[in-house]
Amino acid sequence: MGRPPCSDKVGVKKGPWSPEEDIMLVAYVQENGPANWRAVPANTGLRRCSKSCRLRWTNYLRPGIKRGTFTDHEEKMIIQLQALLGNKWAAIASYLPERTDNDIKNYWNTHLKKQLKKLSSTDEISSSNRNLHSISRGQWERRLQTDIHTAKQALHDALSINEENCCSSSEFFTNSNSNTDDATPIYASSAENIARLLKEWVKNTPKYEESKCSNSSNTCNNVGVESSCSGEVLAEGKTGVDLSEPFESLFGFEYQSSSNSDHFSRSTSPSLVRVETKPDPNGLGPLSVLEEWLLDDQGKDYLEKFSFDDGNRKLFEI
DNA sequence: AAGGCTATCAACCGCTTTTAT
DNA sequence: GATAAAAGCGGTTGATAGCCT
Repeated sequence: MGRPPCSDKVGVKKGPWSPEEDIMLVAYVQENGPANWRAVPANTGLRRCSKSCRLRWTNYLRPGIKRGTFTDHEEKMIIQLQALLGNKWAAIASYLPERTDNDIKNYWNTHLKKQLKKLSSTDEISSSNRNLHSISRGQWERRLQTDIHTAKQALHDALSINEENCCSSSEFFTNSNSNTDDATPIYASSAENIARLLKEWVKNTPKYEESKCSNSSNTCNNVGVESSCSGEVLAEGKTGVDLSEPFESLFGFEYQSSSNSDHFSRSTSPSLVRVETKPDPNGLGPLSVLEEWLLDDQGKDYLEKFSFDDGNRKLFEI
């Protein structure tokens, strides 16, 4: 057994991904679906290990990813889910379909953990924590029930919001009215993800932008899907490699995926299992999972962290 | 202006779990 | 059932942007 090597270390590129690499990867996934990652470096010419390719797709390029500031609601969800599930980032991410586990983990480590630390240092929280150790079993059980109820309520709220936004599992990638011409993806498509990355990349490399605009007859105000630069210019990389073909096909692919979300999410994307396993807003799946957790070994383990001293009528953490 | 410090986040590492043969 | 490979996952690192002195 043992851990298989990610790839031969010799010649494998590490570090940040370039737009060219992103486009090559997306073009490959378009062609073959997000599976068989081992074949990706060989078939695309990418000098990346398969694992790196999978991660890049999962965390940045796959459709459905939202970037940027976390909303208050998302923040609240993360805090409550973290309290309930611990550092199970993948599980937490399953309740926030637009966010990746990596994103949530980073956000927790850089923002929320500090915020909570601050809060927990206040008198109110501290005294609350102290009291936890001197309450009766009945009080503690009621408090636990309240906490669970609060967490469940938060999940319900979140799912209700999804429902209002017509985001059932079958409509994950499009608005409900997908028959109309203006059916737009709710979440960012791969093309949008790449456009965003390109924007950031170009912004950070002014020479590139300058040279491209001067070489092109187009007026180039910005770079991205909505820019006035041609796709050809847009798709050319820093190294001058012509990537227009994959880029064009990339957009063709996205339109297809948008207009036929079921086909994309169910048939051509085996690795989007995580997307498919997002909570069904119309069902009770997620809460069942939580309930299962509370009843299974993990939940029991959590509860067993505490013991009740009948003699002193005190609850204490083991 | 320069250097140091901090915050952020993309990417990697390595372990565990799942799947395929 | 045993084994190898792939995928999943959480922790950690490193680059860098921004702030402060």
